Amino acid sequence: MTSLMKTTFGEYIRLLRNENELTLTQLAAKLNLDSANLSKIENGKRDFDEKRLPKLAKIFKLNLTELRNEYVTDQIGKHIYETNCTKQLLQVAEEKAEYRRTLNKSLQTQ
Amino acid sequence: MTSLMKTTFGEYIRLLRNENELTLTQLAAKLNLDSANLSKIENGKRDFDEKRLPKLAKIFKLNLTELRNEYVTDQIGKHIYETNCTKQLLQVAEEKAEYRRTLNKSLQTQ
DNA sequence: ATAAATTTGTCAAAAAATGACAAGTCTTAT
DNA sequence: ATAAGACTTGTCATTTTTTGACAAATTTAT
Repeated sequence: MTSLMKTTFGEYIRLLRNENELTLTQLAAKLNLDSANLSKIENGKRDFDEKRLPKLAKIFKLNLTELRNEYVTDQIGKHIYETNCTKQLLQVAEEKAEYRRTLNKSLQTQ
Repeated sequence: MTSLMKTTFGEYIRLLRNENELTLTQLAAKLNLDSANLSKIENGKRDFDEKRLPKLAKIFKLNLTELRNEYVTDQIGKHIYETNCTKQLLQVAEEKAEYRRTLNKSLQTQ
């Protein structure tokens, strides 16, 4: 795993866009998206739609798996933030995820 | 913090309901809910609606804050599970949550 | 001052979550 | 065996949320 950004996904997109010297309008077009809405995404006022990740990866020649990690950690980070979930509670959440995994495993054996 | 359940929230409700010897119909009525839908909630086929947490706490005389912790950890656990988020990535997610907190702080000072 | 780039507001359309109800299964008591 | 109660499943209309689209600001650079 390469180091992931400690920024929001929106800020990350803006970073990529600036590095590649694209305007909102230009990038939005490549993403099949309205430039006004891309602006909102970059400013954290809307979410980037997961189904556009492959397109985004292609545009900036990024590894899709890593980009998805960037996305997933942003989404969960947002969830943690919005619910005021402490580290202690996050530990519990992780255990519950583990529990769901075992539930799923036992389903598959049957 | 008292120990939280390593079960889904639906299973937890079922536990509470059984301990108190209520039928689905009885509990559903108290929750202003259709018994069929409560069944789905207990079986993990629908989500419990957060706005009913106060009612649920009252019915079973539970501490609302702890119940909310139970709920939040279930939701985030589900999110972790559904996105196949590893422990390593979860650590990144937590850092991003922290980043959002600092963003918010600096917004408030201005 | 002008033009391009970005931001913000609004609203209709699409998608997802919820409520409601009918019909089914399973269990238990008679 | 069957009737009654408890629970499950499927479906669909309604509500809520998310998204797409466009107009109208505001900001930035020249």
